[in-house]
Amino acid sequence: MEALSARHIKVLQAVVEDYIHRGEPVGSRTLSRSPRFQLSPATLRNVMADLEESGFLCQPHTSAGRIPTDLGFRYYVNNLPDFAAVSSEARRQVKDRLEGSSGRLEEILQDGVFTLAQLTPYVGVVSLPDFRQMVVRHIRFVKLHERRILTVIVSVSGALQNVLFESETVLSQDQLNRFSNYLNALLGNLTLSGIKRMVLQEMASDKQGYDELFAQVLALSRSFFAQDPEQQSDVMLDGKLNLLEHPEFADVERMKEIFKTFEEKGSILKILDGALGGEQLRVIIGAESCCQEMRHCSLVTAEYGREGRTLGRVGVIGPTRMDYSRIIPLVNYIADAMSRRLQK
Amino acid sequence: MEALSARHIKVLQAVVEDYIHRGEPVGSRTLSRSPRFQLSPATLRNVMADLEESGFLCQPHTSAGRIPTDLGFRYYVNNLPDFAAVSSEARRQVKDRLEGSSGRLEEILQDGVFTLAQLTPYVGVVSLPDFRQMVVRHIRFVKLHERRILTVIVSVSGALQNVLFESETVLSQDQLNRFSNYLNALLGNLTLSGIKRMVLQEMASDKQGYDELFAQVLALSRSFFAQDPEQQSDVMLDGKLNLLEHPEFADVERMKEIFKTFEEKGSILKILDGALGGEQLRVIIGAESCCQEMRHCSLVTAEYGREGRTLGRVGVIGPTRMDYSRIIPLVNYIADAMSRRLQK
DNA sequence: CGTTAGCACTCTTTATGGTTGAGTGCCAGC
DNA sequence: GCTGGCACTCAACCATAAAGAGTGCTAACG
Repeated sequence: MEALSARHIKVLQAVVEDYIHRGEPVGSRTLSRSPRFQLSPATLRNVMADLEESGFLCQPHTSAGRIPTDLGFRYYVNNLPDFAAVSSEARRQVKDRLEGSSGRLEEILQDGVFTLAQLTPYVGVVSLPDFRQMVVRHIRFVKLHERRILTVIVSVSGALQNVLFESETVLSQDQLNRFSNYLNALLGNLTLSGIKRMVLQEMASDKQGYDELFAQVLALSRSFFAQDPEQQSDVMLDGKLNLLEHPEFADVERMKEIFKTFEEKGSILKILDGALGGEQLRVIIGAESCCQEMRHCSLVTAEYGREGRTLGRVGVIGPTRMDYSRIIPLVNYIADAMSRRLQK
Repeated sequence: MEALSARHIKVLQAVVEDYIHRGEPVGSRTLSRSPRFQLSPATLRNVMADLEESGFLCQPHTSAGRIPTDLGFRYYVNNLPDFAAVSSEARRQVKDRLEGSSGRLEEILQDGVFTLAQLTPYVGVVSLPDFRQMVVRHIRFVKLHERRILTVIVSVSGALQNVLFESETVLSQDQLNRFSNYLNALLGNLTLSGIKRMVLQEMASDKQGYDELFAQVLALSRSFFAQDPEQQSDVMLDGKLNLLEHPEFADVERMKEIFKTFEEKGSILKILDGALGGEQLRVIIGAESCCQEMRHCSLVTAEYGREGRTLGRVGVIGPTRMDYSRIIPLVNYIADAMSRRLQK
């Protein structure tokens, strides 16, 4: 498998592009008819045979045209000749949607995946930040019933979370208000797990002479953290039905498999945040995800965040035969738009 | 179409049951082999021909067996010979799941549909009560940022709702706490829309000499209601993928159609709560739903509620070829279990 | 008169085989 | 190194045939 010649590369690109747009194995005849080549089918056949030997192309069966392998797509993506500009229509839609949202993190994320599902024939996907790692702006306790307490937590990035727990003693709403105020005054750029650490430390040190209020807040916090907030992180999907339009998922079995994977979310999350702290943009092609069920899918994702902090990744899931040159800029654009929106 | 003889009824039941369990058109031969008939195929053919003429059976094509029409299923369901008892295993699962839940309405509903999706090969469905019609137990305002306020509303049945809105003036959390306390003291068996009505009335009457606090609460409430809580009612589904196991949805087109309908939720909701204040148990078979996309589906639903008040309906969606004799008691059982859980 | 056996008929399903067309690999010649 | 030619392969398509399941109708039986 020596280095590819300029011609090999050109042919590979042509095959990939043709396959992306027509969805059918591409033969030497088709290729030679394209104005970008002045070569006979026979010559192209030789080149394609080379590319097959190197693992960039393969044949579904003898006497069919070639289709790109994961490796072929990978080479194509890594050497993309040119990206399609994000259409003004798309820009408008992103803008409208995001500006209309309330500023709540969850809503912004939802708008992001929604727009992706609208603008592409693929599935929009976004990973929610781990709530425990987000900087808390505000905590409020609300008495529901007896010892049952609702905690409302707001993060600086606008995430909103409700957590229910039981306190050890019955407390009045007035007391809870005082606790809330006290805790909020204490809060300064701490994450939820930071707060937890602090609470545990203070309790361990077991100093006497705390003022009464602090001791009570500590006790309440402990009951709160005892009930560890369940959902650590999560993904949101939109436009699952888009996939049904693609011929590669016409097979019921394959579709069932993918939809099951979507349902579980765990594996999607693993693929998304797999090597977190990764690249701004990431393209995962077919089997590269190391997820058996996703071997026919590609993911294009980009980081979104706030003030330099990465919060998660947003992007699309589609068949490996995906229009990368259009999708990559679009995903970048939306991730960027979301980050800007979060800044506000 | 005269009245059906005992024999006709017996044959109809046999056809329906056989079709439910085997999923294939049932012919006179098959039927005559069943020990419940001592009749020759020819005789049964005559009977079946009658039933077809009356609209209870039909043939997918000449020289195929008969399958029940919607009308056939309807007759069968209305005259169900016997219900299968809810298995002890099922009872256990329902109990475990519901007792483990926190008591929040949403969680109880989710557990209900989840269990249905586990226990049946169909889709669990539940309609959420219209929040504005629920009796409010508790309201709390939380200051998020400047004029941005989060309202936490808890209903007596344990539903929890967050509503964001902007107040006209900047208020401190302390002020909001006072408002919350004031409003909660005022609350007595009022629904959200009841409160709205009251607020509007008071504002209209425009009396002078209100105490200061009351006037402020009124103003705040008005800003709140100006931003009419969006989601009026909703449905939750679980186990959509179950449908993929049924041969009647092997066709990709039909499946797509149904999944699209699920996505929208509106039409499901319409079917569910269509004639609200309806029967405790309701079975809707195929085209009876008057929803084009659901013409191949049946719904079995039952009311759930609290203290005599109906909150919504819970049940399953499946193919018209559904195991009614097992599903009907099960849906009843779960609706009952949910209502009991809500009582607590 | 209800029931049954027989029979011709219909229609789906499955298998079979031939044909077509797209595409390949290889080779010889330019 | 490129190209044209040729034999070969294989999926897709179509027509035809045979099998199988089930029907409707009719005539005969108790």
